[in-house]
Amino acid sequence: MIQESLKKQLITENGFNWSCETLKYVGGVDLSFSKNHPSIACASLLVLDFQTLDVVYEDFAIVDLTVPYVPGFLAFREAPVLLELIEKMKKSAISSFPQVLMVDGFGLACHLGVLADLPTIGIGKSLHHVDGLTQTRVKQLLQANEDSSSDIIPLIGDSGSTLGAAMRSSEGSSKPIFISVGHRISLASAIEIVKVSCKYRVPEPIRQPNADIRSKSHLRKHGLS
DNA sequence: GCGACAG
DNA sequence: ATCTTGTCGC
Repeated sequence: MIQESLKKQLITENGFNWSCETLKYVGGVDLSFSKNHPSIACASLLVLDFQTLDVVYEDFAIVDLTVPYVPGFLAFREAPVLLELIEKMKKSAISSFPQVLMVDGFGLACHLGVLADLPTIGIGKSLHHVDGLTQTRVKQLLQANEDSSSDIIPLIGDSGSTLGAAMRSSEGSSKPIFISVGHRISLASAIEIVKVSCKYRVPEPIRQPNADIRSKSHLRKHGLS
């Protein structure tokens, strides 16, 4: 199976020579779907200056997706076009090529990280039910941890492995975000980077593409939308 | 009681 | 993904 083959190549420890202090460019990828035509999407890759959270690079691609969305197999639908955008930027030798990439979805982050050979962090706005993880279980853990110092709890599956962490990025928010172990990065480092890049609930590298594409497609709603 | 499940 | 509902801030 392709997923198992890729899993063997997954590295869950830091494989980079920079630290949070020297991290300069953090990327984000996302797909935004057309309301009218469900198979048409705008894929985006953008890069933020980690210190200022300003967007320093952006690229888009309009695609017609033929692979359907199947829970657990998101990467087969979304990874190809995202990989294209990454390769294109890499080929262009643009100086702001990201040192780490944020990706929507747990498995997609791992999948894309291995294929692009890039450190990736998975960001989830909702929980992917896998390995015995449930919404209620996470809620209970966060509830129990409410008085404690940390707003971050590890997500440990039935298999005993740590798949990521749930983090309440805004005070009092009942909806946490989910940070997954990606590729070539440790969960601890991933959490640090996400914390710093959170202006709102969703970290900027993931939030910005949505806002940007919105305006872009709104601007060109005459042609495609 | 129904439906649960990244995007 | 998108939609809906609820809460809060403008």
